[in-house]
Amino acid sequence: MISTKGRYALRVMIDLAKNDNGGYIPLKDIAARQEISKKYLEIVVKDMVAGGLLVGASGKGGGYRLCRKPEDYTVGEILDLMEGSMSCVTCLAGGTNDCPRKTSCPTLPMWEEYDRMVHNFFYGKKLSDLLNDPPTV
Amino acid sequence: MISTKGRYALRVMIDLAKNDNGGYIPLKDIAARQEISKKYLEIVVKDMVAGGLLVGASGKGGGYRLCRKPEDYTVGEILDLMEGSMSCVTCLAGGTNDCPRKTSCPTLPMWEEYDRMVHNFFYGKKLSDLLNDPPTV
DNA sequence: TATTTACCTATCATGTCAATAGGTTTTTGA
DNA sequence: TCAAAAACCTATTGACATGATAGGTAAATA
Repeated sequence: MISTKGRYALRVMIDLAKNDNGGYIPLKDIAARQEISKKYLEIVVKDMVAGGLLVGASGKGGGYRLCRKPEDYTVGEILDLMEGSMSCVTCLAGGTNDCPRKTSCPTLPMWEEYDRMVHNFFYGKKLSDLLNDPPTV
Repeated sequence: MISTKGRYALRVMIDLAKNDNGGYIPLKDIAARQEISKKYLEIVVKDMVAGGLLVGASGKGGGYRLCRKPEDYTVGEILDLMEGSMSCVTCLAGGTNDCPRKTSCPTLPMWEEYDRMVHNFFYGKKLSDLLNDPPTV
């Protein structure tokens, strides 16, 4: 399950891309547009800056902005950064699988296949793919 | 993330299929083979019986057994039953999406596409697909 | 009829999630 | 020059889910 951190991060990225004016955009504006608590967003964007997704500038006239073009971000890297691990089972979450059953586990191949599929799905989507208005259903 | 409930349920199903002797298999044996606390497994199999995956029989000589052939179970229905919801975002978890942003949400189509992909993946796998020994890597 | 088994209710410890709170530093623009 | 605006920092909270334990009751058979 994708947590609010990942979903909010994505919304911040989209908001920044759509409201790009060449300068910095204060978090207050993003929070207001997205109707998300500014305080909570502070935590989210902090991680995003640390992870190299955004650049922040303090002081009057400051705020945040993207540091790449929207087509140069993948949804996968954003979610990976915010969610910690996107693996579906704990055995595959850490770098090394130290499960004592791994050589005989009849379900492991399926989990691995699933993880590959999910990875390909999200790394195949760019931030720019999310900038068009959704289809009216 | 798939919880232990879903993973243990799958292991119980596989254990029952592999050790099928036509009769009932006591939980004690399954717990010993799978090295899972029998007490905790009781909770898991209770849900499995309630969900129609297994049949239980009390008393001496009792235990559990599958009520269908392994090829007539999909991994998807097992996980859906045990995990409650397999949706990746809360907006899609309950039956109805009552998110106030749903008509304008730029990410919703992606989540829906993702959910469809995951559903197809797990409902395309049968229990019988998990009965062969995994490839030695 | 004693043993084996499923079945039932309750409780617990831990951890994560989502959010709040209050403060400090940095920078600009009036 | 200095006050306002903004990022940035540390700590704390409440709610909830997870994974598990504990002790007991009912059912069925060998």
